[in-house]
Amino acid sequence: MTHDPAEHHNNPSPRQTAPKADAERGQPLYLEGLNPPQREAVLKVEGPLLVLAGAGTGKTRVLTTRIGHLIASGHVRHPSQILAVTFTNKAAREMQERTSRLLGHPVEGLWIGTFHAICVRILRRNAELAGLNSNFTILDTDDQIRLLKQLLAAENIDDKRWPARILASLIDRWKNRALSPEQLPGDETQAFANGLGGKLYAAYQARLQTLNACDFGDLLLHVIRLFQKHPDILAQYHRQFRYILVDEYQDTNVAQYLWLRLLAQNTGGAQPAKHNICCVGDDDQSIYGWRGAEVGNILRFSQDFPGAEVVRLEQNYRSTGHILGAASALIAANEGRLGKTLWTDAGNGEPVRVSGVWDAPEEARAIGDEIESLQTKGHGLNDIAILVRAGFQTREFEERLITLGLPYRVVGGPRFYERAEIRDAMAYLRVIAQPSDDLAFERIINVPKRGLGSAALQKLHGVARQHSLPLTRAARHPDLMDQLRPQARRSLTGLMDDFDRWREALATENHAHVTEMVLEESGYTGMWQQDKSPDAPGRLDNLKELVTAIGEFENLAGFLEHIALVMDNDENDEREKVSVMTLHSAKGLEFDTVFLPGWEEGIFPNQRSLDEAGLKALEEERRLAYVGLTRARQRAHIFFAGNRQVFGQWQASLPSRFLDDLPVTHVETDTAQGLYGNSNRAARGGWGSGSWGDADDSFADMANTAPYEAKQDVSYGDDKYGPGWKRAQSQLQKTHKRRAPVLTQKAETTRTVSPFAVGERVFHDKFGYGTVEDVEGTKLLIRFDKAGDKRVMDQFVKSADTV
DNA sequence: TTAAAATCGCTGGTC
DNA sequence: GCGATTTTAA
Repeated sequence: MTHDPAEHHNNPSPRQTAPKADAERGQPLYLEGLNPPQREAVLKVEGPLLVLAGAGTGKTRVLTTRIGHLIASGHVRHPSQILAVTFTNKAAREMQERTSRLLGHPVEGLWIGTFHAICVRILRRNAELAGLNSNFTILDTDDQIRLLKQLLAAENIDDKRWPARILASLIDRWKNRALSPEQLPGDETQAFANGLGGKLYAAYQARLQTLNACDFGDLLLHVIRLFQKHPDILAQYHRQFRYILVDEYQDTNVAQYLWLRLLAQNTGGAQPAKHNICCVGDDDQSIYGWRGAEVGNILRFSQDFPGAEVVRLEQNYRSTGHILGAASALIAANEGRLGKTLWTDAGNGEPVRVSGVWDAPEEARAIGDEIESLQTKGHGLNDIAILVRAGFQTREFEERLITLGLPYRVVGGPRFYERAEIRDAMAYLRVIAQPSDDLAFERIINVPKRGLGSAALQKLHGVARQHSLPLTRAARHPDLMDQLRPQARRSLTGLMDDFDRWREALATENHAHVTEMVLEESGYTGMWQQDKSPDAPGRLDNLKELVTAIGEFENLAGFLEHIALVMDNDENDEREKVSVMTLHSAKGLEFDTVFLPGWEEGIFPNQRSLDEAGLKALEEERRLAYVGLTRARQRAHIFFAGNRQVFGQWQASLPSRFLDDLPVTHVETDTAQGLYGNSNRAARGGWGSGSWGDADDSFADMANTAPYEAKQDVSYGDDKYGPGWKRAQSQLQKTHKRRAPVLTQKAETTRTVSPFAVGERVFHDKFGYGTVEDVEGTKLLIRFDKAGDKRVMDQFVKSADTV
């Protein structure tokens, strides 16, 4: 997916070449085609180095070339002396692959991975020192929340008023700051449930310990404590890691920063102290503050690592001049930047386009149409992306793309292992691998239904607590047997016997085969076979896929770890598709054409962020806008809608303040749709004001009898300053107040009864044949033969016998 | 204990 | 406007 921009522009030759010295120039081939700062970033291997890499300046190329250089030039005796840390598995994979490609052979032994994956590796080796068994379980957010719910219940705290996931995010934030329960500042322990926050955090940690489990935050914290308490172990890693590389340094949180400092700051001893740490990042692309990232880390780098050098990569190989111009002006409105000036020698290209539309559906229609027209002009769908601020916005585009028959992918949708059936199957395996995994056991004790409901579970918990036993042990306890009804008793001992048998089978048989056996004998697959719901077959397919995936691992434990830390949706479908995703998940990617819908106050900048963190959040939102714009190679097209449904309610919206920051010289209003008519932003002193005045024509179809006469009551054109948003916005507000009823009228005059009847056979371009299950006005619930149940507007289906 | 009905609350997201 | 969760009825 991600392409190295430099690959397209300044180094067309294949790079499979082995790194032998170019005799004539006396330098390794892999340095060819690097610009001077890039080269410096690769060659400066000793001492701390910060590489400030602007968007599209060849950051990944520098990182991989640097690793290749360390290996090829003999700076390290073995790749395992290099530690390369990333934030995502994808980035780690990409770096591994590209380093191998650069060197011409697979690189083995390199320590490359996410912070968490590397921590697990260190922690498994030294688990006892952290009070864990080396086969500890890694809990995901789901497990975490269920555990916290139990703790809240135990403390008699109303989880309506104090929801478990709020506590979870609180604990998460503490862990991001590397704070253990006893280190919490006094006032922060008060943060939850009238002062019980700190106590609950401590209880949670204690519970994790007894469960032999870690959450994601713990992985880092345990390793930090380990290093702090056992200098000998830290020294061992100091000896091993001669060179440390960090990707996306601007995204590190306090815990990750401490972790890196411990590893990078070899404080002496027999070995000479060296801080060979190279951090690559871009303060302008710091968009994870809400997740605990500290931009301060990158801003402070030179103080933290004395003698640090800073290299700036500023030549952009990705975007056109207009796109860079607009993006640079936008980000310049932020304060507290390290400062970079991106430039390109690739020419100006097309200006960034900005279009105002009436409402969200029209926005989707406009983008859909434009994609179709790009497609007819021969543009590949893979090179087109729609980047939204928030996940829920993807829906309107999905619907539109489906009706247009344009294939698309939603990046960052629900993941394979987040599906219920996968988590259920995993729970079985977890109990087999680790009988004390109470959370897993609880999940499947009555799945499929075996008559062990809440009553039985409560008794089980009682006995377990009384005797301090894991649930699976308590399940055999005579005390419990006395309490349960015969039926439940039989059912529970049967299940326990099953687990014993499966555990034995695992010792002798292939683990993939055992998995199949477990799913079959537990009645789990049977449960889905019985299930009449249309997604049941899909779930069975997923289970099959799970078994296949397990087969690819050496053992069950290896698989369980993989799924917790690494597994993501692998797209094996090769077809060309439009990408739809959030701005956050677009970071690091690039596309020829980028659509940026929803640039409206409240949505972007996001109101919730602003409420939480004020100006700091506004700057982060602006960086997000910057990230969005700089994803585009050739074309960026921004949209804002005047009306949008929020939680099912129509609401008027105002153009985003970020539009103010876009300089006139790099932006063009969308005249193609006639939205702006003869208005010209430069001449009229603010395209926003002009745009709505001329809106009548284009919205004529929506506003049948629009009582809207903007031209009469809006006077402008004498504005000498830049975009006159403030005024435009106040006009818009008036406008919307009067326009709102028009929508209602429209809804009332629209046909409300569908020509289709329940039971009728229909055909849909995308979903194929199906039967109408329900009719609600013009909306149909259709049970498709292949695609399952969908809600579809009747206009998108035809009667089956007319096809 | 289970299934249907009603209510709630949300929608920035990696590991 | 939807899905998850909780409440209610059987």
